[in-house]
Amino acid sequence: MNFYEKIYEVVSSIPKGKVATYGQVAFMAGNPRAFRVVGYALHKNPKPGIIPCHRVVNRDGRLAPAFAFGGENAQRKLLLAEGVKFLSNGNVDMKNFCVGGGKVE
DNA sequence: ACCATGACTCCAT
DNA sequence: CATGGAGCCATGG
Repeated sequence: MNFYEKIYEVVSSIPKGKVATYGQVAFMAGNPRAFRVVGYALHKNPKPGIIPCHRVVNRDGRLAPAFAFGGENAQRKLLLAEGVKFLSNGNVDMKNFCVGGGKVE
């Protein structure tokens, strides 16, 4: 579906060293309420290696509970490699790494 | 077209 | 603060 394509495109468009929430991706995809579909699309991940799913986190900036790359640990490592820092609680530093600076526009 | 599912999110308890 | 239930959207059977 074009929607999925859009999602992949948006996710692939996430700048390195930054992360985006499902809601953010959904919004950029054209449907601010399709965050569910975003997760669904990424879950299927028809284009492994092309879609940096590790840059997509939930609203809390926390990693997906069922990450498929090898565990949340792997995602954390990937993000750290991108330059993304994590908080003591294990959440991504959305305030400085979430697309848009984590500000609600 | 309807029902069921899902890496989500929000509200209530 | 943690858990549970309901809402919303697109896809698949």
